[in-house]
Amino acid sequence: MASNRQTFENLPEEKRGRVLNEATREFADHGYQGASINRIVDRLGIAKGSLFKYFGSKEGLFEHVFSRAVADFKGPLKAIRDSEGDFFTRIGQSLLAGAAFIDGHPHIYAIYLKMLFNENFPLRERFLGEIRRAHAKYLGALVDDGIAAGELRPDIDRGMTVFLLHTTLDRFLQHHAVPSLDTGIDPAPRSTEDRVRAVTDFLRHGLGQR
Amino acid sequence: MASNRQTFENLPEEKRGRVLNEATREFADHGYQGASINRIVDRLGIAKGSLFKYFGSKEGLFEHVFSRAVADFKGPLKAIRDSEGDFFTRIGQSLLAGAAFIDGHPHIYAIYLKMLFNENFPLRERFLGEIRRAHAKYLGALVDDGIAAGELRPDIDRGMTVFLLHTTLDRFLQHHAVPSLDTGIDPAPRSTEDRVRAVTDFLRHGLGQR
DNA sequence: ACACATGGTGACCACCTGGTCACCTTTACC
DNA sequence: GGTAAAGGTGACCAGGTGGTCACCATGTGT
Repeated sequence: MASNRQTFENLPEEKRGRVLNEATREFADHGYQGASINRIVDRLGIAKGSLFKYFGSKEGLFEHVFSRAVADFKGPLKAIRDSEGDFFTRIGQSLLAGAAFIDGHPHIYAIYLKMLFNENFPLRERFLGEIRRAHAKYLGALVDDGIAAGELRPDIDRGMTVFLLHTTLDRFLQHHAVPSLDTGIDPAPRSTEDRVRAVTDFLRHGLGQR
Repeated sequence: MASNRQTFENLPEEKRGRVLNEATREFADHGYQGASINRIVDRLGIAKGSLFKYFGSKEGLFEHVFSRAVADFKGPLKAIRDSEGDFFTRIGQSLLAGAAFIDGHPHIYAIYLKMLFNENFPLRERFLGEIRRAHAKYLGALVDDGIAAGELRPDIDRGMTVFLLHTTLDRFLQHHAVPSLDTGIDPAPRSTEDRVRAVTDFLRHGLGQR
């Protein structure tokens, strides 16, 4: 059946939201393959035919859910890029903004992580490429500003610095979202703010002027 | 049906190896839910009943495959811990050993990454906990040696340092295994050795004595 | 020659999957 | 009231799933 997405757009906003939330949760909990259309419609209390009228297929549903999520991803970054503060302050703000996004959209971030390491998600390349480019552009701009302002060592390699920053921020967020990544050694679990401070201090030693 | 794992152990080694390889590949390619017993036995050219005689269930098969893999994980680490060289040299060796392990066992590492971010793998807590503890113990010992030898700043926090090291090494290996984590900016892709050098230099600035 | 154990087989089962579509209900307009 | 369009429905489908089990093949000991 051809999808008729207009039908979905015509729905009352409350119902649209419920449908998307329930679908997002299902994909987050079970991945793409494991997600069950039957469970979604059961929880929603609507007929299966309706979902297929809206989105045409399972893949169409996923595409709708995740492309909305990608748009949400990009929002908070822009605000920080335009904000004041030195390089390391803005990195700290980025960490906090990322953590806040995860806390506010845990299901979406869970889907993102599953997609990162699962080759058989549909549209994987398109979505990951989009996110990756946005992230790299964002960090590259921060690094350029930091160098221009003399806050970073002048001898650092821009590409490698972006890679290391990306590494550190991404893993910080993975840790925030999936605590089982804990080392299991640290006896005093820290607050998010404490961890942000430790990470930025570490980067300051590694990258900053002295 | 009760599993009869002895039957599997009695098999000629060549057949045992083929079965485990094919099963590992299937789990790596499709995750736990997506893996298909039918595909495995088709590729092996054996009857489905045989597999169930060996392992009793899909979960039993997975348990056998991955517990063998966990044992392999731990091997290379021990060799480095007992090796000579200063702290940062040993960290560099760890990175290379990890990269070599991934190159030699790409399917196993793929399963590990999927399990990290997928809650509905069976036995997830048990396996991840085991790996995590081994890793933390290993890094903790390296840090202790580094402090004792005066190679690390004396004011660093052991727990946080282990976390940061774990962060950096783990992400380095994720990048090695899944190149789509690339920032997409760096125009000159580096060799593994070059990246190891860049990472250890970075850590030296952040953690080392000056 | 017979018995017994061991490994191997594949048709079969109940269940679930994504997807279809002929039909019903509701709303809106004349 | 009549009509047409849009939204909503759920029994049904073909195909795949993990799992079962009665039966077969082979070898070994007596």
